[in-house]
Amino acid sequence: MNLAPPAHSRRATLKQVAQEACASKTSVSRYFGGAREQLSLDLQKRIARAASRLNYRPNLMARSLKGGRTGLIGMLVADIRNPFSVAVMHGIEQAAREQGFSLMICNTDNDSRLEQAHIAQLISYGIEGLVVNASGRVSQELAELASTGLPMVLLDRQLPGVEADMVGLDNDATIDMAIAHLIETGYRDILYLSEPVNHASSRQERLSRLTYQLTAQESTINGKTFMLSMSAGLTSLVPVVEQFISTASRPAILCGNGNMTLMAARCLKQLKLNTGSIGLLGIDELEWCSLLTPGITTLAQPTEEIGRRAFACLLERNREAYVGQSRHIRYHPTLIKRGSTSCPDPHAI
Amino acid sequence: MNLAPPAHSRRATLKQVAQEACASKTSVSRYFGGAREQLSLDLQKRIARAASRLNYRPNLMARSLKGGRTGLIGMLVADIRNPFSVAVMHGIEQAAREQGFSLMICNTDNDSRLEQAHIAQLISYGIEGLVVNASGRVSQELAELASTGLPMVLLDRQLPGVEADMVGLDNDATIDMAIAHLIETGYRDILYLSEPVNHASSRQERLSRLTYQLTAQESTINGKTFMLSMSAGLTSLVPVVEQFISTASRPAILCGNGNMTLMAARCLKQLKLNTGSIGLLGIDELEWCSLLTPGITTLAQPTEEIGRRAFACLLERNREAYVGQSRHIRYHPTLIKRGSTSCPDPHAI
DNA sequence: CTGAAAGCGCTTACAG
DNA sequence: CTGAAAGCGCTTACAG
Repeated sequence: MNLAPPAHSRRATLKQVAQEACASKTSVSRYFGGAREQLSLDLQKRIARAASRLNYRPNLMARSLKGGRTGLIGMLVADIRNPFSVAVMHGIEQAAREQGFSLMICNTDNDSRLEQAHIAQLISYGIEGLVVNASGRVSQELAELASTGLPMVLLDRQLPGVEADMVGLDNDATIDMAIAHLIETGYRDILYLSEPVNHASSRQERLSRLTYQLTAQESTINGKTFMLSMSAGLTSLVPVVEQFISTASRPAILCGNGNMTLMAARCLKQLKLNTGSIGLLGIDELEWCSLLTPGITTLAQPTEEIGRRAFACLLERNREAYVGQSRHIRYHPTLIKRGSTSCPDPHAI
Repeated sequence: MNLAPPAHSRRATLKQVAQEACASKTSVSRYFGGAREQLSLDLQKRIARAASRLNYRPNLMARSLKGGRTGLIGMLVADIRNPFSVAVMHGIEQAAREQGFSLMICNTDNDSRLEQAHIAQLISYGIEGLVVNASGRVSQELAELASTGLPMVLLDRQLPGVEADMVGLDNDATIDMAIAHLIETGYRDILYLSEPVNHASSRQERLSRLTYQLTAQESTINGKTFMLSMSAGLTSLVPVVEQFISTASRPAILCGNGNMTLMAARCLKQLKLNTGSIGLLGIDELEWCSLLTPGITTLAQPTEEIGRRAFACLLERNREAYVGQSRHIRYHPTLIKRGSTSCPDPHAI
């Protein structure tokens, strides 16, 4: 297993550059470490030449060992194939790059054992901050990690008792916007689809607010909720929707996230129901929402912005040894109106 | 800028564990370095206790500095928001994890300057291999890198004169399958949509094969090709399709990749054309292809498998100091038949 | 402006 | 079975 270092690792070292340039290691270190100005022009020139002759690149691993800073940010993603996560990741990556940080992305595939393993790994590499888009239940490990002072920010869900910032959607406002839009466009019976709440605070918040609104506006609207796990699939959803439609007069389906929108769209297609007559409104914008006939109305999250903000939080904690309260930063979604909420079933009016 | 190491970096060190366990650094190193068996049971127990008391995790940065191996694999992704790339990435990540490697993912956003920067960064971290899903033109930098012996594998495109493996689709077979399916289902006029070929060998290969087939089968089919850049957008595509439809008797659009399928679907929708009467066949399977009415027929790539194979190539080169010819590994796609290729325009028959 | 020396957290001959 | 010592490629007081 232990092989000789492969050919490609024969990278030039600082020491070699120093020799080649007839300079000290200290000077070469200064040249590449951002203290170039305090070197004489002649020295600078010699080092520059030697370095380019040897094609020298500082070894960041070694640098971080002594300097303490690794320039590495870790990110735990519950499902790397989820477009929402990827969009947020893109925002984080851009912000990180602008500040000279690199992202180590770890996909946990919603498996908490994998999550554990990845956390251990990230710590071992000396990450300076961690963005967590956790799978359902957040591990104990994560709570302990936060308590060591590692800058940490949670995406889309809180973690009670953990010293970490949270960046996500304003779930109350989102549900309110959804309900208001459905009422305004004439729908009166609402079926709310959510993935099982488990320990996901965002799902919990959306569900609570929905329940609250159904009660508060019970003179205007009727509502039901259904928890659908992705593994249960379409077959468990179909009868629920059939039942719902049969008793509702002006029905609309409200989807708690992109996965639910996908399931709902599949369901309506399978049942050959006319989207629009049956309203459909999804939280999260997806590439294909505009492609279906009619388009699907969505509440789009500002994904890039959420990502950038998450990184900014990390940076503040990193720089200022931030010790204040955990912050909760919540964004409002944007309503994108399309055909799926344009006309309640005429038969029913 | 240079701060004291933050609290979270006060991780226990090997030295501390050694002291706590009344053992030598060597023994502790052996314990965590996989030579645990050669330690007496008593020593093992003492070290285990001390380590868990101090919550010790080896510093992988330091380990790699001395040992030469970092356990890091780099991946350059042209567009992290492309579902195809993400699916392949997922395959790579799984394979890498199984072998104890971690993935550093860098998104280049199709920007070759960013690509340069990321390459420099990855090298600095001492990656042991690199998977490249390059933006259009592959930089000189990459060619030099491969020549240093760094294990490298190219995704979906070749790079002439570069010592690297390539894993991707069998483009000839793919085009042949597409054409055969279109003919079989009754279409006779084909519009081939591709992103600009630039330096992307896969696009080049698909286009060449298509041209070849159009000639070889000219007694049966007619064909046209159109290069559409994503930045040009729908407005430049619409007139092309209108023109194509107006002169064709049994028309079908063949899309060179997922982006083109998206554009074509948008175009047909905008023109209110009946998909199916106008055939539509896309290379690359997308989540929403089954959702449209009628579904869109696709040629699906075995994305996970491509990813896993790419990592396997890296590993072989890493282990065996592989010096043979660059290998080109090509997979066949799977045809997923749907409504979009089910009935040529009846008016025309 | 410049450099010799100590040290970051680890591994690995080498010696016992 | 166990450990003292040298060294991986860097940075950083400290001294000149």
